[in-house]
Amino acid sequence: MAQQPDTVTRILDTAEVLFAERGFAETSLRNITSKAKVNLAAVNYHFGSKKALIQAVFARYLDPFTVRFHASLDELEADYAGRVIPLEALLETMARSVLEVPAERNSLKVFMRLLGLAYSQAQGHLRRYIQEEYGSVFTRFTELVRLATPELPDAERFWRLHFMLGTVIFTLSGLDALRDIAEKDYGEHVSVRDLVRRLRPVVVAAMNAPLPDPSPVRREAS
Amino acid sequence: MAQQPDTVTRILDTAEVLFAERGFAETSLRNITSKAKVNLAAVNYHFGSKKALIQAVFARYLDPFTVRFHASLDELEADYAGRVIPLEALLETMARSVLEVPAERNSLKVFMRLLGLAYSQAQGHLRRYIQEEYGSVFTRFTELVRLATPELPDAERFWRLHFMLGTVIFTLSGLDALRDIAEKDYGEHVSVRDLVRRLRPVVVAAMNAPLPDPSPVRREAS
DNA sequence: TGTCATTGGAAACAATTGTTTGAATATGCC
DNA sequence: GGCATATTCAAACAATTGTTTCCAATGACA
Repeated sequence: MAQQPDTVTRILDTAEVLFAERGFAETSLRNITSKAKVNLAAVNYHFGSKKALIQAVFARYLDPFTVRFHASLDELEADYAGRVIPLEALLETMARSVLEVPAERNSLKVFMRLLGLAYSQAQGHLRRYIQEEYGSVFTRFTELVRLATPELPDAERFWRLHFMLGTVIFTLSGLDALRDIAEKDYGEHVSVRDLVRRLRPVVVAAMNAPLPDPSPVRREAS
Repeated sequence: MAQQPDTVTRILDTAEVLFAERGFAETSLRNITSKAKVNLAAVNYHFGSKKALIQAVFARYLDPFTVRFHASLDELEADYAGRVIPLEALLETMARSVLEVPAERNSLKVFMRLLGLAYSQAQGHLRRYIQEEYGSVFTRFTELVRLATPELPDAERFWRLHFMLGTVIFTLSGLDALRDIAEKDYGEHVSVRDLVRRLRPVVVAAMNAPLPDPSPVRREAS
């Protein structure tokens, strides 16, 4: 019989699933500890508080992600040896990095749900934590995107990147619900890789869309 | 001195703001009633339960929205008199309907935040309620989109519509945070209308993106 | 004016929350 | 073995939650 993982791991494994399913506020420590078969006090003993547990759940995904993503960007920059990295390659690399990390634990869905929650749930401490802890890798990425899309005004690129962030997080974090509808309506089962395949041309087209009409000039300015 | 709106209205006005700011579970009835200056029991008296209050908050936005959106689609169909309505016109109409409704209460932000929460928060009852109560108008809209984009496979259109739903909800519901960043980085203040202007070409380009590569064939199928 | 249904309000309810305590147990090290 | 440290455990804690109860105030209608 396989040995049970230690208490800390059991808590994290259970917590991430419950958090992803129902959100942070809706998941009680008793929920977690009873399902993980550990004592209630174990959470506060090992993590200190519920907040700290939430951050630890994120760290277990984001730490390996940032390491890999940085490494992949290093490779990419080496490959292109100073030349501009095309947008498609950047997006491809990001997608690969996102897909790789949770593959070890077979829980991309959880990963994406957590990202979605980090944005939508109140939990101000979480956004701050993520920004401070993992902001640098995103800064690096957006700078590379800037070089790849020199014709885009800075503000326009900023917004389009966030548009696409919304697309991806929204879709993948609500995947279960959407998959149910899609399966009912079109019969076909949709895998995550399938979805990423469908996302690629959409994201590229969105980033390369023509510029919007200039904002209308105020009346008083003639 | 202007007469205070009645209890029911005060509760709804306060609840929608607090819900939008912090989510449903994180907003207690005491939070709402104290800020609205009504008695705690008033919520259960007038609405029956917290769940019912949440649904009532949504109904106050979605009821007028569906009415207007149906009406706008009626006009549009009349204008085109049986001919196919182009995608741009459909998107334009939808955007206009969304913008019109909360303009009365000057709270598009709240409307969008609520929509975002409806998707991301657990609250299974909410999704079910919205689907049952307001599903028909979306069915009508997607059917018109189908006619406007005959070259798209059904599944592909389904997914792209949800991609764009994600873009819009994610962007507009996280608007405050994003606006802060954008203003800090680019100095310019961004209005909602500005954002809609920027969204238009992106959404159109995304819907018209080339089809993805066909999904790779499984090994055993030669 | 008196009656009755509606609304407002203070208090209490039972349940659940995150956290802490202090003793019991296990573990590692000399 | 024996000590010290680390972990587990049951119990209790104080705070907060949604909901209910019971009574007072209100206002419409006869």
